[in-house]
Amino acid sequence: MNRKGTSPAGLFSLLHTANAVQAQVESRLDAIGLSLAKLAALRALADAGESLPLGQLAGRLACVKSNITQLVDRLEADGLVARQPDPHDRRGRLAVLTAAGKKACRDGTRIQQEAEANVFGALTADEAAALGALMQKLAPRA
Amino acid sequence: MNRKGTSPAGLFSLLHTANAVQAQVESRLDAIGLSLAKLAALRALADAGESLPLGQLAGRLACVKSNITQLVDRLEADGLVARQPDPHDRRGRLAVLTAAGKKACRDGTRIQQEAEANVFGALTADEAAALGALMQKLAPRA
DNA sequence: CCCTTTCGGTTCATGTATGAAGTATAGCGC
DNA sequence: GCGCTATACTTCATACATGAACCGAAAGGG
Repeated sequence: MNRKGTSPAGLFSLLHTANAVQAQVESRLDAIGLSLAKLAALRALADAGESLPLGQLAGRLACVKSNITQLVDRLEADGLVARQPDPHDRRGRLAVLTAAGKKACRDGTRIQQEAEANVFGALTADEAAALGALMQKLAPRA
Repeated sequence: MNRKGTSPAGLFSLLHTANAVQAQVESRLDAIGLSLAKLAALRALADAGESLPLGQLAGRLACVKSNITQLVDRLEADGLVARQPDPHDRRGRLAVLTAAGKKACRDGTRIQQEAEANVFGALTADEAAALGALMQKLAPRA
């Protein structure tokens, strides 16, 4: 009867593990001054061909627009992206990757993949597949 | 060839699912003005017999002390806990559950368990067990 | 064409988390 | 008992996330 609080496969187990894994990866990204949030934004831009209106960036990162305003502020301060006027819509602003931003994206992606391989390397291929399936099942439309 | 970015059982899958599940539970707790952070603190106090020095609370919640200072500030503003001087150490302050805090803890715990059952109800018992095992394996000493 | 609505971004208030620095007290060695 | 170090908490700066309120610009109806 060793059940003191945290249930076996419960909420806290999931959240704790996610936090621990995230912290692991972030600590490595820290070496090049990136966070996962920043890297995700850089990757979204790179995947979209170097630039996106801020609202679409918010869409891709699945977060609210005010978050993007701040995140891009920080990325701009880091010199990794720049805001440019949107030629097709005078309301809009484009976030554009700078040269440094492209490099940071490449480096950060490499580091992230290494860290990820490291963490998930504890799992067999079957286990990794099972994990993916479980995540799918828990989060409607992930 | 539908692999556009997110790898099958990767980091983002885990983090996204954890976030989604957390948001699900938090949205229900919101009905009684609690967050998971606040509930976790209340539960830690309840489990410890109604009161704890702030530092120990930080230990139990696995976070830094400055976070507890602020969290207890908010709980105090909500009237759920009170700070009391520690009779054994003039440096210390005890966080003590108020009557309202005890009630909020009971209600919040019930809501959290319902929400949790709801979310994890999508899994069979075997799947839940497998999830627990995977989380264990990913997070050293969770 | 103007008016209203809608859309894109920013700003502000707030919650949660971290880490560095500061203050007060405790406790130890001598 | 003095002084040094370690501990308990707070404060401040920062990062990341949300939602509400706001403004300038686009777009549609009359």
